[in-house]
Amino acid sequence: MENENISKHFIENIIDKDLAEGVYDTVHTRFPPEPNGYLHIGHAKSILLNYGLAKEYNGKFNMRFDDTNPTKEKIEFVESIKADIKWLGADWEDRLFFASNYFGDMYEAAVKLIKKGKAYVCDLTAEEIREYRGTLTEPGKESPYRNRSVEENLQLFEEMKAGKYEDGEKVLRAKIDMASPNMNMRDPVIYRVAHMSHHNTGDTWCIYPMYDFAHPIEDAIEGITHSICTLEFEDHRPLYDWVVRELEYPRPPKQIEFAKLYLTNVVTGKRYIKKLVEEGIVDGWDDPRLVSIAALRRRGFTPDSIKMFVDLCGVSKANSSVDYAMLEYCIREDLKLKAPRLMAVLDPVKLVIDNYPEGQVEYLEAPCNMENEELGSRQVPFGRELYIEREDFMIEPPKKYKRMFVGTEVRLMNAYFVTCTGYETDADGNVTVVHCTYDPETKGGNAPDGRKVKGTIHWVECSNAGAVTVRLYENIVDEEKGVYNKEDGSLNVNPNSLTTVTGYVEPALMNVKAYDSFQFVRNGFFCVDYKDSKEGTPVYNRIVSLKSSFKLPK
RNA sequence: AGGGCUAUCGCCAAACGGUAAGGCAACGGACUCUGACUCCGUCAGUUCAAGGUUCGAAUCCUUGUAGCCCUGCCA
Repeated sequence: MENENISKHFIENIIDKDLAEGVYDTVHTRFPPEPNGYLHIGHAKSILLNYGLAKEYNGKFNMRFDDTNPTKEKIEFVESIKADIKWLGADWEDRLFFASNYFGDMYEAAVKLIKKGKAYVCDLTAEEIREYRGTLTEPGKESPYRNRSVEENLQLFEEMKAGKYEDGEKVLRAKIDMASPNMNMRDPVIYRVAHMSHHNTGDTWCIYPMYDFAHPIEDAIEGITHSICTLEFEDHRPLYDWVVRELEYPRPPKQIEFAKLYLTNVVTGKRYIKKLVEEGIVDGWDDPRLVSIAALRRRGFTPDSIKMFVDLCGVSKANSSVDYAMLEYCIREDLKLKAPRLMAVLDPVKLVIDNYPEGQVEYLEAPCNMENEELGSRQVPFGRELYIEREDFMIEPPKKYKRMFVGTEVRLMNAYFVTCTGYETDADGNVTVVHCTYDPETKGGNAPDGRKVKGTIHWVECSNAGAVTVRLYENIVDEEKGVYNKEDGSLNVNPNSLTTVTGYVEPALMNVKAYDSFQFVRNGFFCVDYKDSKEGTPVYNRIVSLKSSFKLPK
């Protein structure tokens, strides 16, 4: 899986330098989600980056839930996040942590700051704090409570912890600089009162630390060396550094920021996904058109393909949007040799071989993947009546058309050469049946006299064909209108983003399990849907279509 | 008295003062029991712009321009 072509990114350069200069003698990373939702492909980048770095440098990777705000978090999300990360293959071994398990340490840390005169209890209301903070262009002014004595602060903070105050009545603030051009340094709130039950600590606490105070402590406690996060935290780094410095941690962790991953033609905004789900436009948060980890898994993407994708995207500090075609390339590349290549007809028209004995069915051996013998072979039934793809026959073929039209010979894949002799149409002129004759000498797909055919088409024998539901997907974003309609707040989705058809498949495609992946010859890669498939009646999701350099004229 | 970050091909992205990697996409051609795959070939006379320093600049300096982030008791 490792691709030597991929050059080092700036984070690796920083780590190399740190190691060379002895700033750290090991590498320890972490993935710290808040359990307030499901993971998507953007998180996959962060997970695989952190895990990959730890592996690369023989270091360690921690899993940590950043659960410092009980108002937003749920235990269900903890389980789904763990499952998604495991599926991706990032192994935290025995290092699964919860920020909430450090609440005691954080409380002690706050007391330490108070004793150093670096933190104070503030009675200002939320609105007042906002007013005192100033604006982007004007400095803030100091809180009237800023110069309380250490003793008073200690007592007040103790009382906050003891539950003496209502939510919002008092907060603990870091004493830094109300005139800083960086808003985060204008005496940020580091502890708030919230009388609320926490999913992990229950009612033990009624005060909870803020992210900016808690996160550096979590990292320091776990011995994290490189704390990797996204760009919007860049302005928080001075505060991160302030916290670890004032708390006097030896070898404090270092925060490094990188740009989030954006993908074209998909919905990435949490707000919009939520709306799509709530309005029933998509089938839940794992709808195969979305890019949550669960949706990608359900659609049939493999962990390897996602790993390849994030590797190919690279890591930088430039905001960018990666072409969805890159993800498609990765799954094609990954499944190319792994998935059996079997025959399925999604838009059928009947082909009758007039010189083939009526009622006869023979079984032909066909390799499952020409390029990978390890996948073995299977027996495919063949008979007088077959289904072929509607686009594989034309009454009036355009130039360079290599498939069936009257008078020409083509190969039925893995079977015989057939010569098209005629066709039938309905009252509207639509082709209903195509007729041909076969050459028994060409069994297996080769002519003893060495003659060649221009084209090869796939087929399914009618009497043994299985009918399956096949879902075809296109980009969910409406290319012309975009996703969001600013006029009335509605959401646009590409009306063709989901098409459901009934496909005829060879018997081997009927007895399959959820998550089995196949290449349907010329139709793309498909995966059995874990949710909607039932015993003996699979539902297939198209993961990705094949590239095509031949377009049928309209 | 605003601050921080970013800018290299249609899309990602290397290059760390020594003469613009690579991948995706696209386009030619060869091959083919999938019009796929594979293979060969093409694809930045110059790095947001303008000046400057230097033997030499995408890299350093100056001045602009554009985009993103920051005024939660969210993370």
